Amino acid sequence: MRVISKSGEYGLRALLHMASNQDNERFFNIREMSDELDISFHFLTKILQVLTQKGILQSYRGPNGGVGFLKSAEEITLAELVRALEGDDFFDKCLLGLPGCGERQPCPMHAYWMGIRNNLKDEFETTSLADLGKNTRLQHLRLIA
Amino acid sequence: MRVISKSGEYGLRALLHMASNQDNERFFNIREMSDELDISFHFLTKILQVLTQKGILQSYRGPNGGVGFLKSAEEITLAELVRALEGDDFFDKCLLGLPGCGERQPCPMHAYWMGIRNNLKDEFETTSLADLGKNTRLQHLRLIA
DNA sequence: ATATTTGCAGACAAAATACTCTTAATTCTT
DNA sequence: AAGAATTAAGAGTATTTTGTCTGCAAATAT
Ligand code: SF4
Ligand code: SF4
Repeated sequence: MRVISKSGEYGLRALLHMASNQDNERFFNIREMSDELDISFHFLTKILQVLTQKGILQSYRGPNGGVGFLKSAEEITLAELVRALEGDDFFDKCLLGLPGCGERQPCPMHAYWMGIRNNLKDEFETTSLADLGKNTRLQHLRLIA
Repeated sequence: MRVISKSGEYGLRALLHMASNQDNERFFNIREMSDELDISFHFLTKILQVLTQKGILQSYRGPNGGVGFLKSAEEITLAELVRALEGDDFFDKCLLGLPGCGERQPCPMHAYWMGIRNNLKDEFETTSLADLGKNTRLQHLRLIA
């Protein structure tokens, strides 16, 4: 079950790492994060670039540069992150993956899927990045072999 | 959002089609289904082969051959179909896609994901193929351009 | 028996996704 | 001003998923 693509996963892990280690205003060095989280540096860089372009992060080049939040983790919803990482239509697409259909001519699964989808959407909309971090004391975002 | 892979989607659409058109014991011709549902014949064939191998369908070769159910649509759960189509570990994997972690060293999202996952699993376990068909009168499994 | 219809199996091709590398632009340090 | 550190951008490669093709095996019909 790949609700979230690999790159989306990496993005979320990085953001969660940042939210968990937020010792004030500092920028997070991407190289350090990629080492820490065992993600390819260049790949992570590209993913975070997108988040910067979408206005979720800000970036700074040069020595001690890095990426940082623009809003506080409390103000960032999981839904907006997922939309940024996976595409704006994330919650609009059929969960089955079928394009272009809806209420007008629903397939036998439609009512069923809509229920599941709306639940998921509601949960994502009402969950902040900060909320996610509260669920555990461990900041275990690395892979566990 | 690709909860279910393309091939899984094709498999489900075919099964739903079969469940909806079950005029007694007959076998469904794969070519007819692939035409009807706009799925590549060979690809669909391969997907249904797997379902046959996993004991969800039975097949018959030769003239008027095809594939058919072994159990009634009421007895087939969505969960077992998804497990057959997407892999037995479908409900065990991290929704995020991370391998090999669990309660022992949960990441900040763990509790959150487990809740969503268990809900989904429960729904899938208690929903039969027949239930899915009941959700609408239209048997609209084709793409809607 | 032989030919026809069907599913089975595996090799092959194309497309999407994931990952790597090289170069440029920006900021800091001295 | 020069050089080092760091992200940005985009080309290039690898892997996975999706889809196609070709021939074989089983069942039927004549
Ligand atoms: S009608 Fe069926 S295929 Fe279309 S959006 Fe609804 S669930 Fe998806
Ligand atoms: S700890 Fe995090 S990464 Fe691991 S299974 Fe739970 S949610 Fe997934």
